[in-house]
Amino acid sequence: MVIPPFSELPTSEFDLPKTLASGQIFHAMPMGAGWQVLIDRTPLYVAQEGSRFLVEEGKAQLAENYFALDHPLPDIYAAFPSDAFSQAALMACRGLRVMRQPRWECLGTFITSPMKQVAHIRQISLTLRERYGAPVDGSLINAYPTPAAMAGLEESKLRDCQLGFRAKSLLKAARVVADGSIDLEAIAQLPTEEARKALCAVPGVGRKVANCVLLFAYERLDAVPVDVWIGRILLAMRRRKGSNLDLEKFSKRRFGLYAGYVQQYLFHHARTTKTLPTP
DNA sequence: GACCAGGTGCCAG
DNA sequence: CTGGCACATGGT
Repeated sequence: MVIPPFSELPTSEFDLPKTLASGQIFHAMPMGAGWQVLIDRTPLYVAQEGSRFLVEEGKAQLAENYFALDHPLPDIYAAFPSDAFSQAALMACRGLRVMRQPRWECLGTFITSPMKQVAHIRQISLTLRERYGAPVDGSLINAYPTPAAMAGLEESKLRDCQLGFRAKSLLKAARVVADGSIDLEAIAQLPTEEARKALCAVPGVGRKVANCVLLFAYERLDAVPVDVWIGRILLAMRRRKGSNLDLEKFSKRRFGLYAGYVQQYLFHHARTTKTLPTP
């Protein structure tokens, strides 16, 4: 294992380990004192020592974009709700950033996410890369398999990657993307409501997964995926019953333009501490 | 050996 | 619109 030369990239309000552990991307590999990540077919070595963000030489711009170092965290923090739990999440997760992911990788991995723990989504993702992704020079891991690479597989091959009942969805999704009936780039031009509708037309994608993809791959920072964790949190904050859609609307009213950011902090804090808001 | 995990699709009322 | 159920797998 060869750690490439790196240099410091000035940052403020950035916590690399928390960002990588927060259930956005699932492939980062520990390497030396840092991690290697793969952005499409470009490997990137990153590390953090104290407040020093170390980035592989010549890839500063790539890292800035991938980790969204341009997001205005001070503005986002100013918009955080003032209740105790939200403030505790903010303190605990300060520096966590909502990254900009490649679209198909994000869509594919979240199609494999229903009823799975974060650690297992990672295992599935790594197995798919190992078996069906293209090798990349200088990278510990392969690229995420292209839609075309998956589209030609038998469903049983995907089931063999521990996908369970999600294999059928992922295969169908790969096929509609590969044959062009869904255009992931064109979706980026749509307003959020229409983009969500287009994503929900992909097999295996419901409102929750669509919102994850909108937030993590389409920069819709107000998109709020309501999973079991966020559902419990929002129920406790709202203090009355409601559907996931009700809770999503509630969070957008309460959290505003950066509701997806707030949601990500609440999610990571609740999941890592196993605590919920107290009434 | 229950119980739960970043849900979705389908069907009945 | 809402509620109920099947769907696979691994960790606690």
